[in-house]
Amino acid sequence: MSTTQQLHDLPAQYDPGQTERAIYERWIEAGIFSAEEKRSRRNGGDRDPFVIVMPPPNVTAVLHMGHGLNTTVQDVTIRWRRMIGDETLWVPGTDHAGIATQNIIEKQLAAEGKTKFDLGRSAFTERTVAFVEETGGEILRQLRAIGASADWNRTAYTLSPELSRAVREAFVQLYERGLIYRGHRVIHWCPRCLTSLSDEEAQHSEEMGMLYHIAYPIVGAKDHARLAVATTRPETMLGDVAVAVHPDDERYKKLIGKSVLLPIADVEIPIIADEYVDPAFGTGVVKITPAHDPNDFEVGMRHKLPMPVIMAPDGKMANGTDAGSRVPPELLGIDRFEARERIIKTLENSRLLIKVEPHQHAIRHCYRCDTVVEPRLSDQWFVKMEPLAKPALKAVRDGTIRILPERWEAVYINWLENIRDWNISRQLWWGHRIPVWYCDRCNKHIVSRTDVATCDKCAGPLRQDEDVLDTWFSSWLFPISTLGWPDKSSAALAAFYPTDDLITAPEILFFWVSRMIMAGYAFMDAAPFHTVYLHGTVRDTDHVKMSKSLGNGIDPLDVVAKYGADALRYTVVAGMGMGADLMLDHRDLERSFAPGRNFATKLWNIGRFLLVNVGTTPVRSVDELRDNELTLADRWILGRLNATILECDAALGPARPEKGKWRLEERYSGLRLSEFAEAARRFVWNDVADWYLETTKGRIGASGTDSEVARAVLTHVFDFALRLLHPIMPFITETLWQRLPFPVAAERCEFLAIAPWPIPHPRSKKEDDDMARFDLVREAVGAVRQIRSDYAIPPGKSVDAMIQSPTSGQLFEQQAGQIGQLSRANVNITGTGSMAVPVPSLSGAGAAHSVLSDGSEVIVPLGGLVDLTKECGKLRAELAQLEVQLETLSKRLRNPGFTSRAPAAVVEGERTKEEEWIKRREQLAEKVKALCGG
RNA sequence: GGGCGAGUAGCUCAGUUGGUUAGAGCGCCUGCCUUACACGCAGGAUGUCGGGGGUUCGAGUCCCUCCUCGCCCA
Repeated sequence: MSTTQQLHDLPAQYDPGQTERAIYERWIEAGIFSAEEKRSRRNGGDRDPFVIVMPPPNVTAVLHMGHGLNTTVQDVTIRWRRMIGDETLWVPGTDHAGIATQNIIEKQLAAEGKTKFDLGRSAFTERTVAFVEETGGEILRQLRAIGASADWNRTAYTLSPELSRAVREAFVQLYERGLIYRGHRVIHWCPRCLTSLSDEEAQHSEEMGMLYHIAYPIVGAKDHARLAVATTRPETMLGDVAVAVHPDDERYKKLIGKSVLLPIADVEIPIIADEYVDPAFGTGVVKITPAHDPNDFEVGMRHKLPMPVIMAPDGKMANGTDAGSRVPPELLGIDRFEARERIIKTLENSRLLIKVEPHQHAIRHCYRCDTVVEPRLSDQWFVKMEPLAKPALKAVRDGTIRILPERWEAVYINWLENIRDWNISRQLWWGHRIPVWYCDRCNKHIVSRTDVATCDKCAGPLRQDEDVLDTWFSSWLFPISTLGWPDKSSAALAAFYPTDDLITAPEILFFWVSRMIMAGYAFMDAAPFHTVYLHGTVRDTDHVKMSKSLGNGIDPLDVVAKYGADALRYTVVAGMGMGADLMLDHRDLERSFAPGRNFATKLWNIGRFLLVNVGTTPVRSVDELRDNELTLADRWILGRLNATILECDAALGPARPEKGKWRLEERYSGLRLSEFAEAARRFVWNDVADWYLETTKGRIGASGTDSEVARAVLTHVFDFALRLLHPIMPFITETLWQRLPFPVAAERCEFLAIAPWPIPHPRSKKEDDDMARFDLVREAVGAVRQIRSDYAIPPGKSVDAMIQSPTSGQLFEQQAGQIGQLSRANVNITGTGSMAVPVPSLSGAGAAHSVLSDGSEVIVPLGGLVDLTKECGKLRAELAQLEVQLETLSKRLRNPGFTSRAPAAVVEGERTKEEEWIKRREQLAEKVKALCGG
């Protein structure tokens, strides 16, 4: 095949659409994403297990950039460990998303003019099951499009029979240990979803509201005295059973024990004293509404007050339990916010509204539908958290578990130290039904692993609790339930538990991460993972979190279709510092994903160059190349490769703690994915493409040994670059790697995805020397190029260049050809070593000059082209800058405090630098003198 | 009110136990369609490291204080 044909065969731009799907299918067919228990060291195998449990997306979710980012981070980590040779397992799955899924079905029904009650519980559940079967799990298929190398054979679902069994077992065990109880108290209630919520699901937001000062007339007061009560929620006053003041508050002390007349409801309520009242807030008098405020509930309990419920579950005013007829007829059935307006109006008319002032306060909203949460008195099942939190707290404190970025550890500890019991009852139909049965005959309740029908005490009929469990009560078991728990003899549990990393967003640190840690200790007596990595959030250019409803979202599949999964992944990884948010512009995808797309194209074109020039016939192995066959450039790029491998390893690792606990030195290192990406990119682009590949252009075309050496080295460095980049850009690297010419004798893996991760192979102790020598060569090339640019010499035009070097003459003699090739110059070396004698005709006017860091001079004669004023200006500016810096440096060295107290190595380094700078200053000064007359 | 954190180039961020002339990507400016790549090449500009004070031979880095912003929890 001719060169032009081959180039035609490979277009200048990489077309991901043509290759990605096919490659993914080949990976799947080869089974390289499937983990095997018997290969795990813990099960007698010879590989360290490396396990990640995927944060299960909602079964009804569709892919958004947040998933894209989360999946990419996990996949990079998993693919890296796979290449290292670990037995990697990435467990995928979905959760049933109780509230969210039920909402969808209810919406469907509403569109049909029906409610869930028209269907009844079992028909509703059946319909939901059918819906999930039809549409559910779509997101997992979408994850494949971005390259996720999960073990799909182990795909889990929280409502599957296996995981449901785990949920029931967990409930019963905790109940038996006294850690689950039924509580009667004020909980968060969503009047739209018609269910209770946990503290975490009722999310705070600071909002501007009003503080209403209301007059409660004092009963029996001669002068019609009234007590001013401040509240933000006047609609709840109908449920007031007392007003409270602080016992030490002199203003109100003598009123304690008297009564006030509650307006509108028209009932007499006592004035009580309780330390809960903050005398400084509002008027120092607080209305007590035990059924509609958690703090008031506590006060109510202490003072044994009644607890009238004055609102229906849907947030409309109603006379509920113990309310008598407190809610007047004209307010019955009125929504709470409308009722607030009407009550204020009424109070105003009766001159009982003293004043209204703006007031900022925290309001809780339902995390699923954003409705303002209503505190409500009811019976719910709770998990007693403090005993569970203890080991979870200890684990992070003692370094069994680390959280990255480090700052989240403090947040985690702060939360666990103030842990509150977890309401796990949800008044929904979709989810795991609470495994509790009630006997109405003898009032016994039975908690059971299996369904029961009759009371074991009185043989009466039983009815099961109507409620289901919080979805998080199933997902907190994910690391154990997906591996077979409660079957403790499960091979998967033995081979893969504890897992390694947990990679997710900070939003669910409390919802999910901390609870998984508690579950790990509660049921397996071991932490579920040793590393929690909390990545940032995807935001738009205004820093607003991306979301479909705001219309600022990006569909990852769009990006994949346009630029490829690799472009998406690289952009995400490169743009995201440790824990930092990722800003993308949904209005300009091309610009947003340019870093990834451009780099993919660059890789592709290096591949094109290589395939056309190196060809497909096998190359020599770099291991068998003799040192004297290698050029300086060869040694340099091999050295750069070694350094890059070390940089990548340092950015990524260590993968796990050595003896079960993180040592402080390593605790917060690793998983610097953006640093890893940048190190690999710099090597490929700035070292291989910009320099090394250019040096091979003259060599490969020729025939003979040197051509073979260049072919071998170029192929080798590109091979290893592809390996380093594969975790980030799996598709394009696999595509190119499959086409590389390999050494004849080399053992070939079938896939790059399972090819060994590079390890550094320093060729000699002189490597650092070689690196410095080639850096000087590059500096010389840069000097000529700069002169060319300064004088606008067309790229096609060759120039003459002289290098005059007191110390590196030999190097430049050897590298003259190389320097000339890279700078399009005919390079001559004048005067070397002690023989260095300036050549007058070159050092005078009519030439452009540059002084290198070691004092060598690069001179480009340009005749009439040279602008002497410009040259002198340039040199003088450079000299002036150097003198300023040198003065600072010398001052430091003259300071006895510095020389006596700074470490010797630092002082020595500064001395060396001073010598170099002085040398360079002399060179520059001489130059200025010769050229500009002093 | 309590806790955590951030403020470094126009933007997004690195900056390891204090020690080169503070870096990268994107963007910007100039010149180039140089036979792998214009999604590119070569060259270039850009910072009172939020303000103030302190410790130190030496502070972007440590301490104090103030300002601004963000997150979590009451």
